[in-house]
Amino acid sequence: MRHKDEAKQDAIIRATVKLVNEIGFVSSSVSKIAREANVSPATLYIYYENKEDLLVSTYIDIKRRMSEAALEGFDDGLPIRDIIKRLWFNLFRFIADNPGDFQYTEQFGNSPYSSLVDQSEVEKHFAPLVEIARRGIERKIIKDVPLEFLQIFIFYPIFVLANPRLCAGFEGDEQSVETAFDMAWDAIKL
Amino acid sequence: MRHKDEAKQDAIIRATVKLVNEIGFVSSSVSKIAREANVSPATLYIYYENKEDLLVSTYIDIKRRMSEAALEGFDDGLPIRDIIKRLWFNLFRFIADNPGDFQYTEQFGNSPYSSLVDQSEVEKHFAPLVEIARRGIERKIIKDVPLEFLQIFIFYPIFVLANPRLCAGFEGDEQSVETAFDMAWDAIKL
Amino acid sequence: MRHKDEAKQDAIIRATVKLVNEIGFVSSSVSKIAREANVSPATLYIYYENKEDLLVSTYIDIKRRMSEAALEGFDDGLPIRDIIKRLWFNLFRFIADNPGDFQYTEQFGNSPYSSLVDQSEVEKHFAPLVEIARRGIERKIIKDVPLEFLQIFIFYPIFVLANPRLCAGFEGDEQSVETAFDMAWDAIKL
Amino acid sequence: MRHKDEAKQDAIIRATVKLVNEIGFVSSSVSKIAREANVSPATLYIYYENKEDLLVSTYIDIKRRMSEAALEGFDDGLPIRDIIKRLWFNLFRFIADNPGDFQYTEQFGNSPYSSLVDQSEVEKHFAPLVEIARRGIERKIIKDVPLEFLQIFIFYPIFVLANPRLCAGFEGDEQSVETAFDMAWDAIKL
DNA sequence: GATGAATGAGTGTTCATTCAT
DNA sequence: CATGAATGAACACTCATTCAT
Repeated sequence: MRHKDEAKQDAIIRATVKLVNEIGFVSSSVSKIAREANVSPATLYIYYENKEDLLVSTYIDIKRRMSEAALEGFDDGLPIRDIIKRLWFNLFRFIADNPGDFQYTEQFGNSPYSSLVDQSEVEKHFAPLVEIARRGIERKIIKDVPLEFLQIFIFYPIFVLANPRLCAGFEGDEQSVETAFDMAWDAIKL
Repeated sequence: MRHKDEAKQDAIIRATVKLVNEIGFVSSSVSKIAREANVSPATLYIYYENKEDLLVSTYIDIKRRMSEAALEGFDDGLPIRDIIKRLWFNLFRFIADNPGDFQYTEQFGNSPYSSLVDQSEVEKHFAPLVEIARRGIERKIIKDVPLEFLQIFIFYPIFVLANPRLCAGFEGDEQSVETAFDMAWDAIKL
Repeated sequence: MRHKDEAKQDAIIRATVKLVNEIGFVSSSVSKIAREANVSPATLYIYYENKEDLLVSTYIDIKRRMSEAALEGFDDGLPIRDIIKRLWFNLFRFIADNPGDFQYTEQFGNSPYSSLVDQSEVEKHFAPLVEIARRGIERKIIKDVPLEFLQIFIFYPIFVLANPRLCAGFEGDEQSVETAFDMAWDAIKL
Repeated sequence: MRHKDEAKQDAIIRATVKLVNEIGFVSSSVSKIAREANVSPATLYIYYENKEDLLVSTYIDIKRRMSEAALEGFDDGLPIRDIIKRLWFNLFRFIADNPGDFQYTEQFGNSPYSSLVDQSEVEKHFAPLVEIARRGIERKIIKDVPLEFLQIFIFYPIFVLANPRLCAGFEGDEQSVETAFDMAWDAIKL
């Protein structure tokens, strides 16, 4: 028997991300993805149960890599501001280095498939940060507001800035990222 | 396009918004929208060039009403912080009163149709605010950062908070909105 | 607007019966039926909800016409043997005149769609006969056995004889039909 | 074809019969049969030329065992009625003991594959019975009608009665089988 | 202006079969 | 001998759009 061709699976994932970025989630049909990956539509069903499985798996995989990158060098001992700043820059770096992957997650989040993913499962990777936020509130460094509010002012500005659809002009240079971080920090700091 | 039967056109728009909210952008086919509006699919093509035209027009229409609501009671003479705070609360009121309309714009923004809209056309309604921002920077009340940065910390937090998909728990009570505004203001103020 | 083309609906039904007879139920796909009827596959869905609806409707229609034919000239006042004999000949005449229709019902009965039809709904047309059977038993003309047994020896021989797949050689001439009826009557008479 | 691993071939046949009974002829795909038999789809093509060959072979195999069972204890010396009655009860016993095998033949008989089987090949097992029929006619015990007519009134009632789709209520108890046989005998006896 | 009928092109998915190991 | 990977062709069905009235 033949053995599963990992190059083929990779090609499918790459084709998926590429197509979703180019023509959007809705138009990215199974047959188009298959053609892009130089594979028969039927082959795709060897590697994934169905379209949903393909899209969700790809999403979860990217999110995992993204959170790993975000938490890289996480050091509990540093001052809270430094921890968050590190996260902020890590995320920017990841998005700058993998714009396609990032854009895929953005598109996925607004697709009907989004509701199939247990969001808490994805967010659990950020558990250490939740701990940090709590500590910051306790020590009166961070405003005593619901966690969602903190998330909104820390994470979403990053995503908006990095999303070329929403911020076409933004280049992501070191200086601008620093500026944006200062604003975010001002929003949440006490 | 202007046509005789405005009631019919209204029915089509209402049906579009309703369906998109109920079953999503992807599943909202022309014939379903027509059925919901008690109209023939062919009739729809009398009022709109094609599906794209229908969806885009509906989007622009909502955005127009939204910016009108946001700028209601705009008073150039007030302190900058008060102007922005008024805007902030106006937006919340509109979203709370027209959740379907708001959700439509969110869905639209992430659909492939989004790129067909000249975003500057939509944003021109906020021209007075741009003026205010510029004045705030000049008077050293607001940080001297690109306009996009200010927008990100003022507008996006509102949209995120109001989007039930992103912030399921948020109720939009007066107190929470005030808290969120304080954070936003801290982000942009000098 | 165009009005529904009855010729088109007829063409679809005829194509369905023809194809099922020629290539069987399984191979009779929607697109093949559409092609045979000189119609787009999509058109078929204007006249029928789905494939199941098409096949079941066609079946029920044929069964209705068949039972009408079978009961033609039904006269409660005649001797029981004459009533049944008349039915027997009526059925043969219908099958001989509409071999395709008959074969369709045979194929349908063994298709997976068969279970979707409420069989009692189809058999209710034969209610008068059930009454006759009951009377025959009462008057000690017919054997006192379950109704199914009577049905088996009256109806099924007809279907088998008329089915070219099962009885290729049988021509259905008057004399043979008479002979077969005599056997059936001997089976059920007391 | 004869091959080394007869256990494997047996597993394939059993899986075929089981699946056809559970999910029907149409849904019984090669890969599902292979999975049920714990075998690769490719393996199946070592034992059988193609799907058709598999299904037809399985059918012929069952028919062979069925006719063997039917003719068990066949004794040329007995009275004709007793010979046929014995056959009648033998068949019922086989069907009651092997409902899956019987149902498979019923399904097969109405599938498009049915036409691929030389029916005379299957019926040759019943050659002794044909001889008996001929003798019965000669001795004026049985009606002088075409052989098919006799077959119809002897065999088909059995199949109908035993087919749960056609006779859901029938239990196959000794008494009922006896009753049915009496009817059949009345039909063919002079 | 308004309509329901009509359609070719597309959807996600499964199929019987063959390939390479 | 035996396998799982691989596939083109087909499946039932829906789509945005146009046609004829």
